[in-house]
Amino acid sequence: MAAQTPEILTGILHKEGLRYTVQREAVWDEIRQSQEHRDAEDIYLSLRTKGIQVSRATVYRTMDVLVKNKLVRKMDVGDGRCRYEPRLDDNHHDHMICTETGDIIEFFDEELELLQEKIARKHGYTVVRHVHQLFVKPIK
Amino acid sequence: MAAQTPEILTGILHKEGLRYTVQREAVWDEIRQSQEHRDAEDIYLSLRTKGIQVSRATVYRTMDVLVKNKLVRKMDVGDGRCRYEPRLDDNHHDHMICTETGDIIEFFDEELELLQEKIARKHGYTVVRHVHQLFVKPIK
DNA sequence: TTCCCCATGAGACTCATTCTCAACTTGGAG
DNA sequence: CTCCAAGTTGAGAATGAGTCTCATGGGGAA
Repeated sequence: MAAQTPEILTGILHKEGLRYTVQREAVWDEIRQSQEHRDAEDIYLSLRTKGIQVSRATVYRTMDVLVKNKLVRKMDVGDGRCRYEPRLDDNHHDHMICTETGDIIEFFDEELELLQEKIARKHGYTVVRHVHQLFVKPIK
Repeated sequence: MAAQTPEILTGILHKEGLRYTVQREAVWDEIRQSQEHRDAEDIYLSLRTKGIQVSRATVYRTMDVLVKNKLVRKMDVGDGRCRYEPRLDDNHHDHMICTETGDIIEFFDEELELLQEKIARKHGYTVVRHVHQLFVKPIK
């Protein structure tokens, strides 16, 4: 899996009819290697700190491409800034946000997934995507 | 239930140490009587159209009070504008958003609620609140 | 190499929401 | 009923994430 990562981006760009550029590569490298859920500004500053020339606009533009091609997941936590996370090992999950520490914990529950689809069906729909966030606090 | 609505607002304001004003009453009346999920600008314009003198700032400020006191629910649909809905008859529910028409359908599922709490517990947490939106499309 | 286009960056712009602060109300005290 | 301290309001400025513009720069097919 790790062996093919370098080509993932070029493959996507080719498929989309887009060009390979150092900026796109840099943005992808940055988000790819992080385990956290980061916002655009964070990624931008991190790249600049490393001395990589890139603009905010390019970070946003590249993220759109990555999100569209499912290399990255975009999530709106409701605090005004969207977060991005890599999804190389494509295991779907939702998030739990600790209201006391801000920690973001990932979770996945098969039963929950099935239940959602069942509910949508009941109303004559099928689920395209969903947003599911549990704002939680630790049991003392 | 309908009989006590006039006093609901004054009770909340008193509890919060806030004053009763025509603007707060007007905003509450406006959101209270609507069945839709409306945004702040919509409520502001609706009041102005009715000839009621109120400012955008006051609409936002009043909404905060109403949300804090559970008279109104605030939801972030992810399109940049938050929607508000009255919750007089306090029946909790989540939302399904049709990706083709933008329609918002409410739903509630007991099993889903229990499942969420069960998942949080498994991680040592308890659910404070949650955001659950199903973006759906009609089954043709 | 050449050359056509796509991509980039700096900064202007958008738009929902928040903030500022002078002027206005409210409601309890007297 | 009147007064007045303190809370409220409104107009518009400010904020901040994200988008757009357009002149300049850089891929890559031939």
